[in-house]
Amino acid sequence: MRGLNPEQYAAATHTDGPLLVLAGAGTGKTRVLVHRIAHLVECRAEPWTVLAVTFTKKAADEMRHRLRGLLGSAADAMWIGTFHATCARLLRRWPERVGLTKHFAIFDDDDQMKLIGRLVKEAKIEEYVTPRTILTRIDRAKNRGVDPGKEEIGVYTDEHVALIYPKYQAQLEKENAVDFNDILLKTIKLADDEQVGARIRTMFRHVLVDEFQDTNKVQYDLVRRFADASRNLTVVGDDDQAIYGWRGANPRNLLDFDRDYPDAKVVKLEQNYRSTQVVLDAANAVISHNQDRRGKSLWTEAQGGDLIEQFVAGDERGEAYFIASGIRRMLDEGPYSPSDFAVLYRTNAQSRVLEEHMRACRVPAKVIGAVSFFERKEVKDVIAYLRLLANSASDSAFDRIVNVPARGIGEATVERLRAAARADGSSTMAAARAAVRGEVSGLGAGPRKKLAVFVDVMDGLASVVAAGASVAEIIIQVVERSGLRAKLEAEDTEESRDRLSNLAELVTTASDFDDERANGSGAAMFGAFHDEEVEPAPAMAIPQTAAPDGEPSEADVDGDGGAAALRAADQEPDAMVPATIDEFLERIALASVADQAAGTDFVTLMTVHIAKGLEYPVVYVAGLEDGLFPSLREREEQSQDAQLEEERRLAYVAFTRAKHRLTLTWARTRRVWGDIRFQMPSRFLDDVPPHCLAGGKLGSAVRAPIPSAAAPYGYDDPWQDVAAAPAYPARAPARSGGYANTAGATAPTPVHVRKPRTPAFSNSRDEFDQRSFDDHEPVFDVDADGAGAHRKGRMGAGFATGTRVSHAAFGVGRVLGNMGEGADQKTLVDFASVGTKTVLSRFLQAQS
DNA sequence: GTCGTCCCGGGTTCC
DNA sequence: CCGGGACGAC
Repeated sequence: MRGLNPEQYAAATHTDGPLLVLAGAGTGKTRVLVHRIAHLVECRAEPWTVLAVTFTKKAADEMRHRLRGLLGSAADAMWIGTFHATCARLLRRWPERVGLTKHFAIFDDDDQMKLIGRLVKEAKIEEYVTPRTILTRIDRAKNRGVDPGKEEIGVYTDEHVALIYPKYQAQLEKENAVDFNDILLKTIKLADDEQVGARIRTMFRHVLVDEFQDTNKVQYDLVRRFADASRNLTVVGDDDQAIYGWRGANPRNLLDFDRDYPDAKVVKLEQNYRSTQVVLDAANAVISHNQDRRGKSLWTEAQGGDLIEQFVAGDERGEAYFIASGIRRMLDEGPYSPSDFAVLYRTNAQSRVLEEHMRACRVPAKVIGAVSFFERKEVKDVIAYLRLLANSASDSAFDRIVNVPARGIGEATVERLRAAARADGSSTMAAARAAVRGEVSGLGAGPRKKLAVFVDVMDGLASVVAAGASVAEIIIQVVERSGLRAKLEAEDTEESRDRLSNLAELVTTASDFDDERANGSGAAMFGAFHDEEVEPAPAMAIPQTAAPDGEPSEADVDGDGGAAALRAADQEPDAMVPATIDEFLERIALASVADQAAGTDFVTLMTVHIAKGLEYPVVYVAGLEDGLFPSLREREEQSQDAQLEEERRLAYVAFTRAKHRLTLTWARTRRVWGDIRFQMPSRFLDDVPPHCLAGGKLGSAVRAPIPSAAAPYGYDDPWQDVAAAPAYPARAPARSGGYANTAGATAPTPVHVRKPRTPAFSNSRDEFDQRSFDDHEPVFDVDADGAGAHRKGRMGAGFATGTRVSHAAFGVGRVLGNMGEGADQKTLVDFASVGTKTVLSRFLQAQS
C-alpha cells in the first residue's frame, strides 16, 4: 500500500459494501484497483471469490500482470476477465440452461451481416433496407435488453426488423450460436435461472468493474447480479471518458450509481500523475464545455511543461509528413525511442497515409486496429473450416467454405442442400453428406462428385482432429487438405504470398495457444501470462482438472468456488471434439484490436478509442477538423448535443494520453473516398487556452456550421477559403501548411512517398515458428495418403544444407540451416512460395 | 459454374 | 479510393 495518496488509499482499503471511484485521467485508477484487490486478498477474501471485470483483454492482462507483482501466483487464482470472456465461460459451464450446447459458436459482425443479408434477400425486402440497418437496430435493442422484434421506434415497431429478427435468432439457435450481445443476455438469463442462478449470484464476494462509464444497461444488470449477494461492488470510472455511447454505454450507470446504492462510498481521484499542467489545462478547457458531467478537475504537481504545438497542413499528406518527420527528428536528436510516441486519430481511414509517411521517413510504426488480423479473408476461411469441424451444424461456416477454394460447388447446389436441410430440420453439412449418398433429389452426378470431394476433405480433417492433433497441426492440415495452399501458391502474386504468410501467422497464434494450454489450466484463456500451473492454497479445494472419470465433482465447485468453477467449465472431455478447438475459436472471436500488442519498438498509430487507458510521453493528435473530429454525422439514437459532448470527451481522452508533449494537427484539405474536402479547424482547437499553445492562437476564426444538404461541406463556398490557403496544385507532400505557427517545422527536404524496397524495420517475428507442440507423436500419418504424412523417428538429425524439403503448408524449399535439437529442432528453409522461414524440423520431409 | 469487368457504396468509433 | 456484388462471356 506504499505510495498511495489519501484518496487512493481510502479507495483501496475500503472495507465492505458498494464503492464508487470517480477517477480522472491519469489519476492512478488501475493502480488503485490493483491495490484494492491485493488488499482484499490479504485481509478480507479468498482470492477465488474475487471477480474483476474489464472491457478489453488487454486491460485484464495488465491488471493481472500488476497483481502478480503484488501477490505472486495468488493472482492466478482470482478471476480477471472481460465481460464477454467471463460470460462465455459461464455459458460453457451451464450451456443447456439457456438452450445451447457446450460447443456453441460466437457470431462476429461478419457472420451476422452475412446471415441477415441472406434473410433480407429471402424476404425480398432488399430494396427497402440494408442488412447493416437491420443489424444496427438488433444490436441497439439488445444492448438495452429489449426484444429487437418488438422495439418501438416512435410509435410503431420497425416492420423489417420485426420480420427479420425472429428468423435471425432462430438460425443462431439452430446453429448453436450466439452473437456478442447474446453472450451477455444469456448470462443474465443464467443468473436468473432457478437451478444455477443462485450459484452464479453467490460465486463472488467481491466484484470490481473497471471503466464503468462504458457499461451498457445489460452489462450493469449483469454486474448487479454478480454482486447480488455480497453487495461488495466496486466500480471505477470517469464520466469524462465515456466514449462508447454509440454502442449503448450509459454513463448514467456511473453518475447515478449512488442512487442505486445509496450506501455507496464515493471517492474522487483528482490528482493526475501523468501529464504536465499545460496538457491538463488544454484537456480541462475542452471538457469544461460539457454540461452533463459530474464535475471534477484534475490537477498535477508537474507545473508548466512544453507548450502544445499546433500545425495546419495543406492536406492529409502534408500533415502526415509533418508528423513523421517530426518524430524522425526527435528520434535522431533526442533521448526518445519509438515506443515513446503515439499518433492518434478519429477514424481508421486516416491511418493509411500516416503509415505510409512513417515508412518513408524510416520511422518504425505500427497501426493498431484497422483490418484486424482475424478479419482477413483467408484467416476467416480457415477459421470457418475449424468451426465446421467443431460444429457440423454451423451453416454459416459451411456457406463460407463449401466452395473455398473453388471446387465447382455453386449457389444452385448449395440452395438445393439448404432446401433439403430445411425439409428434415438438419444442417447443410448433413444435407451435403446425404447428397453424396444420393439422397437429395435434383442433384446430378456432377455436383454430387464435387460435394463428395468436399465431404472427403472434411472427413479427413475430422480424423486429424480425432487423432488428437493440436490446433496448430489442425490448421496446417486445413490449409493443406482444403487446397488453399495449393491455390495460393499457384497464384504466386504478392497478394497470395501475403495471404500465405497470414496463414502462417495464424499457425503461430495457434501454436502459442497450444503451448499455453499445454502448461496451463483453463485459466489460460484469461490470464495473460499464464506460465505456470495455478497454485491452490493448501487448504482450498480448487478443482484444477477434471476428476479421472472426466466429471468435475459438483461438490468441489459448489459454493464459494467462483473462479475455480469457471475454470472447470472447459475441463470436461468430449467424445468427438476436443474443447481446445472451441476454446481457440472463442479466443479469436473475443480478441479485440486493443489486444494487439503495442510493440516496444514502434510508434503506435491508433484511433482515440483504442488509446483510452494508455499513455505516451509524446502524443500527436491528427485530423482536428470540424466534421472529422468532432465527427458531425447524424445518428438516429443520439441528439446532436449529446453527440458533440461525446466527441468532446473523445478529445479529452486524446489530449490526456500525453505525458509531456502534445501536438495537434489538422489539414485544410483532405481526400475522403477519392474526393477532396475542404476542412475547417476543429472547434476543440478553439477551446485550447492560448497560454498553452506555442505561437498563440491558430487562425481559426471561421466556424463551420453543421453540414447540411445545402452546404454539404458545412459552409457555403469552399473555394472562398481556399483562396486564402497556399496554392495547391501539385499534391506533393506539403512543406508546411501555410499558417506560420509551425514551430519546429523546418523546411523538410522533399521526400517522395513511395514504398521502400526494404522496410526500415522488419516485422521480424518468425512467422512460422511453431515452437513446442505437445510432446506426443505427430499425428499426420492418420491416413495413408495424408499429404502431411510424417515420418516418425527422424528427429534430431536435421537436414543437410541444400536438401530439398517439403512442408505441408509451404510446399517445397531448400534447407539453409538447422538449429536446436530434439522435438524443438528447427530448420531454416528457403521456400519457393513464401521465402525464408524457420520451421520445426519435424514438419519437414526430405524430397528425393 | 467460373472468371473477368463494371458499378456502387462505404455506419467512425468495438466486444 | 477500395472491395464486394451484379452481370455478362466462356
